[in-house]
Amino acid sequence: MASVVDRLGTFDGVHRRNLSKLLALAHLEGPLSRARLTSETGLNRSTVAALATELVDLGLVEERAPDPTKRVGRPSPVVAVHPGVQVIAVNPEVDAVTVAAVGLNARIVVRERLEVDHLVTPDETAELVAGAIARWRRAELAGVRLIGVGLAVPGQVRHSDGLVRWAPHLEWTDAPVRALVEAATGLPTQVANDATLGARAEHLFGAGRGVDDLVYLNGGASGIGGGLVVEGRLVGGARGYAGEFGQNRPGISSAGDRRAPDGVLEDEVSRARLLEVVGRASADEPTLAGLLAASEDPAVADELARQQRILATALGNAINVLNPSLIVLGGFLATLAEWNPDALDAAVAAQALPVAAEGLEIRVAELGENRLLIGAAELAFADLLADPLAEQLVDPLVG
Amino acid sequence: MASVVDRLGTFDGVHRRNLSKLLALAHLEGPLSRARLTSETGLNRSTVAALATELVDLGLVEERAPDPTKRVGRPSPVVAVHPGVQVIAVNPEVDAVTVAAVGLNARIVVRERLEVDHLVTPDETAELVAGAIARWRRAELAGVRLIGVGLAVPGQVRHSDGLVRWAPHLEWTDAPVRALVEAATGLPTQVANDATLGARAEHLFGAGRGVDDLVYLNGGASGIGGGLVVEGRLVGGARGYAGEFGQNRPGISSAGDRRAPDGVLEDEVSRARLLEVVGRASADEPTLAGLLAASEDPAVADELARQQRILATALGNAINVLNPSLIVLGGFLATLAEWNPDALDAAVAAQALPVAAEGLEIRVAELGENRLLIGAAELAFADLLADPLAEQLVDPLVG
DNA sequence: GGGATTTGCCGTCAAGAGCAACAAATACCC
DNA sequence: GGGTATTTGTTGCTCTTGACGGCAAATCCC
Repeated sequence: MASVVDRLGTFDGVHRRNLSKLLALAHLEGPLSRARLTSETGLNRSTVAALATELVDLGLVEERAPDPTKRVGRPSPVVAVHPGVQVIAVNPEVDAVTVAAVGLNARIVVRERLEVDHLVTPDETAELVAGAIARWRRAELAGVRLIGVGLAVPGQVRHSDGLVRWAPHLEWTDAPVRALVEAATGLPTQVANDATLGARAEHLFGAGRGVDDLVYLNGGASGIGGGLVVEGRLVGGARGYAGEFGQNRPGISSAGDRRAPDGVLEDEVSRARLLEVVGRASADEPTLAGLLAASEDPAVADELARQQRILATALGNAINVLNPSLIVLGGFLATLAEWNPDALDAAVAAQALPVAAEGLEIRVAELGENRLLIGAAELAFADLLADPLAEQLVDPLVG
Repeated sequence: MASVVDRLGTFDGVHRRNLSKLLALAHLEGPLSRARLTSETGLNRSTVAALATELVDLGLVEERAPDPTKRVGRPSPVVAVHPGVQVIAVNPEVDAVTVAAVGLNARIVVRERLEVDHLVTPDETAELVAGAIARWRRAELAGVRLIGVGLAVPGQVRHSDGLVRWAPHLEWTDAPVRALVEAATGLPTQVANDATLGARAEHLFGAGRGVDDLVYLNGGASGIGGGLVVEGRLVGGARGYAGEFGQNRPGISSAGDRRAPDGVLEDEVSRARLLEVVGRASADEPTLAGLLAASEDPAVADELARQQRILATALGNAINVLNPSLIVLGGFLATLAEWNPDALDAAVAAQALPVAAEGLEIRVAELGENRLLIGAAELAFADLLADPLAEQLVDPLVG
């Protein structure tokens, strides 16, 4: 695969990079005028015009009549991504596989939650995805150009080949998910960890928009995962396993704060313990947040404060090492943070090196239940966005 | 011919990038043939020829007669960086300021340790540097082209303006070191944290050569600092404070392992505690290593094992989050690791997520006492290497 | 010494971004 | 409502600079 980077030295590489820049802008910022594209890219008017028409010819963007604006001067046509360019986003969970078609405009076109009454296997997942595509092809996706498939898997995924090394709750071990889905769908497929993709989504479209250095932590029923963005780039690490905050061991200064013998973050800061303290077997996130906020039981406040303290230490460690400008918390960690934001801020400030915490913001994730699908779609779009010309070689036709 | 094209094609700097690539190769790999440059860059023969002669004209590289090789075919001239292109590297410490001139070939040309009998101030540092340059100008540096100054400061340095926010041992607070040194020397100056620059040096020329994802930790007399390289790039974070591992709080599972009330890594894993356990007030690193290795006192082994355990947890946390392929340990952490590498490996493997630790290597830093100077020099060379043409606007005074 | 091989050198080509002049479309002022 | 200013698309041209190909040079091997 000839990546753009390989050819950066050539003019061809420049051209491709410019195409990529334009497409990415239209993708991330939504429809924008050609005039804004020129100022945003720093390229010449005529260059942008040529590039835009090239993208139109490639079927990747559309040019519309200018939006009515109140400004002087000739109105500039609006460039928007082509709505027919889409990917399939997949999120297998213990009780269901969610499949969606997502447009290049990051909008979800179709979304279906396919419930299963047993633990889904990798093969079943591939079949479910292929089945959904086949069904949608006859209606919602008629005439749509599918670029690829992206999967958000709750487990550790090897970046190089999309092998799911271990997904404890799905009970998948060394599952060749990428190959299976590619075989079943005929579409180029990418697989990654769900929390990492959540970080990607929040970075591009959520609470982390425009922030170049951030840490994202998500609290799920099964544990804590996350991702990091450094200099605007999502960090995968050597093999793609980066972001596993849940298995970290943060310092616990007071012995009374320790609950789990091993002191792993996700055993100490856990949704199950919150449910337990309010005496519920299960609850969705808003319900849990409501219960926690309404409770006057001191044990509830104690537990929340304890979890905040430990989370603060884990965050402090990350802040010292990465010096991010933003921390985004999702899932029950958002609930935990919002229960008493000031206390969390103070605890983090106390646990991190003062200069590293300067100007740091802690925010709650913005994207809702579609976060993982958006992230998975982004993964599937990545190649196209990086090099809009490369995709033309592949013929993405599926019955 | 081939005079510098001042009319910089407002083009996307393909040309500049290619010049940069060539110069960086010559800088990092040492002298290499033009033929190797072509294969390494993927550029055309004629293109490389043009670029190389341009770099020669810029006075940045030299072309020599071909090295005698035993291979068939016309021999290719050797391209080597110009020995007269140098920077000044500076490392202020509590009892001395080390100043050196470092060539673009990463060789140290002159090096002087300027002892001081009191805590050196930022102003004094600038004066000492300027004085050294003035002295050297008359001999070692006659005719040398100085590109800039790089400082490795043991403290937290704000990336944007080179302000030393806090250097506890030097007792500097908000010291405008960059401005002071620039004023005193007339040379463009860069400042960064010493451990971060150590990471840079080890990454480019030491134990981390060719590794794209690594974590570097250095144990000094005063604490533990470090740096991280992600996708081949040194991570600074939002403001440049990244890498402060020493202030992290790792989990300490056994209460008996805790020594410091606050549980900060550098209070638990500390050179002072090692010196104490062998009953010495001070010792240089080889001496300390010898004493530790020779001791049969069980208390020594206990302390070493304890520090290894805690270090392993801190490393495990970093591994889970960053999934590096290499960890480089310097200073007394190297001593600690080498005392029993297998035990450390095992402890790290036990503390990190198995997949994240797969294929992980733990190595000892390779560069010796010149590490910080090399790193500081690299910092000073960075702008030139990134864009060899930009530097031409500045006329660095000579003689 | 001849053939093979590799590489430098030079002239030519061409991709593609920049540029400038002109035209078009709007707002604003009178 | 018409003239002017302003912004931006369009078009044809220039120019930089990397690629290409033929030829010469320098080496090794037989």
